[in-house]
Amino acid sequence: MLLIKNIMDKKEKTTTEQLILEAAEEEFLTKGFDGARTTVIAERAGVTHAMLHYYFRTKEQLFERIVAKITALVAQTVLAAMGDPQKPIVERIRSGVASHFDLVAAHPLLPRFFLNEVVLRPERYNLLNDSLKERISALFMQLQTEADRAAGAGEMEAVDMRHLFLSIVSLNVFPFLALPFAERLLGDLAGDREKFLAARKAEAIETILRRIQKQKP
Amino acid sequence: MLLIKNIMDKKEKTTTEQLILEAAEEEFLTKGFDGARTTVIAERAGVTHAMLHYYFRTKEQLFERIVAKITALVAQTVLAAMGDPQKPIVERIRSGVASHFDLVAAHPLLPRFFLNEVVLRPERYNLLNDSLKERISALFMQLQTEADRAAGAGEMEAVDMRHLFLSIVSLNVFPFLALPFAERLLGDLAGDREKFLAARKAEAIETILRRIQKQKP
DNA sequence: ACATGGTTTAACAATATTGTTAATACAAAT
DNA sequence: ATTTGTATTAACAATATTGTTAAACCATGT
Repeated sequence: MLLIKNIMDKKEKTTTEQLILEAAEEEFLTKGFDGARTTVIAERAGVTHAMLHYYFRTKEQLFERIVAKITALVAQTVLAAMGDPQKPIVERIRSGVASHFDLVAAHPLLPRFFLNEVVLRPERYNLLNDSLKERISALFMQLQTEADRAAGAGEMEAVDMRHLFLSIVSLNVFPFLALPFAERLLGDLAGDREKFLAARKAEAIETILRRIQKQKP
Repeated sequence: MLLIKNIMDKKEKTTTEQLILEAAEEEFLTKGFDGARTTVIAERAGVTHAMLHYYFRTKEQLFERIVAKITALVAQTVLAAMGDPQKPIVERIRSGVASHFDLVAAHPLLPRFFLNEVVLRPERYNLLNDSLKERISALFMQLQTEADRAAGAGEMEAVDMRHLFLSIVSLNVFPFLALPFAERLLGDLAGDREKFLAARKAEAIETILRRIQKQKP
């Protein structure tokens, strides 16, 4: 019976195919496409490297499976940076910075992978079709309108939301890219990882809030 | 006569060795160590790939020549971000942000290369010896003291200079990492590259200055 | 002219890396 | 029990990539 077989598959597949995918994610995430070796991935998965080709045919196809997963996660963090649409704009920005930071902190290897493997191969991974571009554009327009209204009402300073967005992502993402370096450069700063991350999060929030704060003069 | 020969060398060496170095810089900078191919480098330089090995023995040795150059440039931008020690602290920070941005803008490929090839290979490129670490630490301590004094005098808000420094670098560097992506995501924002860069520079300066601005209430 | 020494070439060697295939094991269905 | 199809293995193939070498080249100094 087919149903039974499928159920079996779903239970059993926790083995080879999954093992390869997990090993591949680890390897690709840390070493990139060029640096990763299919033989190493197979070793880490504890299977012969012929298995890898049996399940995924080529290195590229295996890689694309990983790219798809990572891309979905990145999209999540981007959306997070836009904040909760329910709240008023200033609070929306504050919550956006905070939750975006948390998401990046939960996946610190993502940024580098995404930058190297997706951003720099626009021809291969063109995940920005026109309809998506339009939706994003509309989203920014909506944000901008709301911000302009709030600025008119004296609730915040007038800002270009696209630049603000880029600043948020910069402040939240770059420290994770630089972390291995910063930890050696500023030993005590990063001495306690927990403390350092909490401080960075607070710093990003404070910096962005001050950026949109209405000037008193 | 040896002197004459050396002079000749310096004139002639604009050929093969230099050609290889230039091609290697281009390849390593855009593709990284793993992605670069010595054969391609040789082709680009217009020499046989045996020449590459003749002058640099191995791919690694050639690579290290490039790393040395890039590292020096990165050190420059880091120093630039510290601003002109002559000026008062607030102006020092403003000029630091500006000149750091300009340096990064002049070498937009550096950040990714440095992150991938140097930051992530601490064992191979340990360019942070203890004496350098101490000097940097002292530099930050000095900056902090000056900032604390200015804060006490009501000239600026009290801040952790190391965090401020990291924010400056984040705001200035990340946009260049994300540029290829941002250009497709926010077409009109990056429509005119010149305008976009000018706006980013102004945005970074404004953001940092507001961060250190004394609150009125 | 000749010797010297750095430069260049072309062909080769060695290895790494990806991908293929034929034979086999194994589990499920009929 | 036989068939069927997937999973697995081991050995091989093909190519890419780095690195080596012997011989030729060429400018310079003697």
